[in-house]
Amino acid sequence: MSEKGTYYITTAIAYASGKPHIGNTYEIVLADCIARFKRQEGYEVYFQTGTDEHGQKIEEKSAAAGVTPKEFVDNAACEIKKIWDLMNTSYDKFMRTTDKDHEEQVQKIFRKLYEQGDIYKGAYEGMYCTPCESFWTPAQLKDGKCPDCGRPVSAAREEAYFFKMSKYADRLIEHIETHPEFIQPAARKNEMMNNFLKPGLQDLCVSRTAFKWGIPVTFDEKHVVYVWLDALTNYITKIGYDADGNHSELYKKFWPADLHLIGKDIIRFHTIYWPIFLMALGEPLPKQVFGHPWLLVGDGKMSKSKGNTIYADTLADMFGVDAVRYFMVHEMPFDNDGVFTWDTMVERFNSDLANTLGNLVKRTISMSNQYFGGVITDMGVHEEVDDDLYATVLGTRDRSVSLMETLHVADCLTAIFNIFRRCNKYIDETEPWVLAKDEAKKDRLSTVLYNLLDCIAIGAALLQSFLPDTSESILKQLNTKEPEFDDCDKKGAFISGTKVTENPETLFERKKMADILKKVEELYPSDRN
RNA sequence: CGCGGGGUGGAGCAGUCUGGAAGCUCGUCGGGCUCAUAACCCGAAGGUCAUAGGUUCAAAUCCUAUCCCCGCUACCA
Repeated sequence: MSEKGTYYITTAIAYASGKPHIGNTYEIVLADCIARFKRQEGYEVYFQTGTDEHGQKIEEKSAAAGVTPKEFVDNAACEIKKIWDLMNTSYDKFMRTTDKDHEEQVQKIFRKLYEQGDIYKGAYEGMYCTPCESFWTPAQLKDGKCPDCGRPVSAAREEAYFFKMSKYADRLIEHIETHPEFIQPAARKNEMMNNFLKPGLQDLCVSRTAFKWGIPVTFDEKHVVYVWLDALTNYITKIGYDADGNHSELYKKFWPADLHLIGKDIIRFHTIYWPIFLMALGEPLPKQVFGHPWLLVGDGKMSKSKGNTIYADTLADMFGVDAVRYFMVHEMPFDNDGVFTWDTMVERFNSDLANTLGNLVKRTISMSNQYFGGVITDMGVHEEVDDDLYATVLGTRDRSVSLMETLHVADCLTAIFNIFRRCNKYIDETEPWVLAKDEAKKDRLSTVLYNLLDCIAIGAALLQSFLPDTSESILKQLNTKEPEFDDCDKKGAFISGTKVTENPETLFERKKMADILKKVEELYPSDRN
């Protein structure tokens, strides 16, 4: 175990019904930034993601596609994994709810909870739409009719197993109140308390008979385990939880999870049902659940029918993987939805990546070559302006740690970019091209360039979690190994006397808005963003 | 009276808890510089801090009322 300890982070598992759009992809990228950051800080990280592959919708979709459900989800899982890999996400485990070991544990968990009396057999009652084969709650109905097809519904009941939620509600209320960090953002805590916990929890339906594509209940074969008991348990089954108590070393090491990163739409399931399941199993609760906001497109949620679905691979083709990662993280405030438009994508790309960062690296390396043949030494000719530069740069590491601690990932990225902004300003303040004309100022010039390379090296190191390829490329051009995280608040990341590359590359080539819009018009003919 | 969040220069946001000269990024305009990717740096214009009252020496910040937006309100990954 590392001296910092362990850090177990998960994303929600993606529903294996099709190709994930940028909104879905945002979550894995955000999780990846956090996971990489924690590793860099020195934690031993375990990062799990995966796919949720059961349920009626998949049964229907696969039938419509003329394939078996298994063939269908194999294909979908593959597609999802491909996007996760394209985005350069560093997960340790990609789990699937159709994995044998998971299915077996879910069955054991179901039986255990049944035997100890937390699950009982009852009837699911609701308004049923026969053509849609769907149950609706009274609140979901539109004018008393099916919200999907608008046809009339009728009261119906179906045999089902239920989980006795109320039994653990008081303990959960107590936990939430004594652990203010448990639900993030904090405003969500009130929603859970006021809407669900305080009025009294209803029991949760945990089995279905209306469809077959699920994990069978071992002692009552016409039932399959219904979504949440199947999906949520992935966080423990896949690291080796065993309902009989023979847990794996991995489980003992990493459970309870430090962070479940999920979308704000499924907070309830993660902050109420999941903790209660765990209480029933006698296992500790995850330390934190963060319901992140959504990345929207234009001024509405993405949907196939609107024709505004945007996929990460499309963007990566046009802008590169790191630029897409940058945009996703940067445009998402802590608890407000972010919006994707082609305009802002290009703006961020040009302004932040090409101008502020890419141009800084290139101009600094170019001057190093022009004035010193690429070999830059710290001659120690110090001036006051250097102090202000370093004050900004060296303070960034601690600031980034505290921002990441509270999951303010976008703010952290902004703080790191302030390093590069400050460096650009430093160049104007010191005017290296003026120093270069005066032989007597040569040592000062060398010191100035050293300071710049040093600060860029630190900035690149801190950027590693967010833009891994860019970070690596910068350090390679500086011919410098990545400084230790612990050293990112000190001078000396760039070793004095190192020779930088002779041919600095353009990290991000500026994009012309007109070119991008032309491509967009080809990809989305009728769409305007 | 269901609960909660929010309304700050053209855009997106910070600042509100712990009152004390209205800030950041982008855009616009002007200037500077020339190492660099029409880049970089500086400056300017632009805000009745939703509205109306109140507390205070002092309010974006505290109190009251009103208007508007947005979440959540039970089985949807």
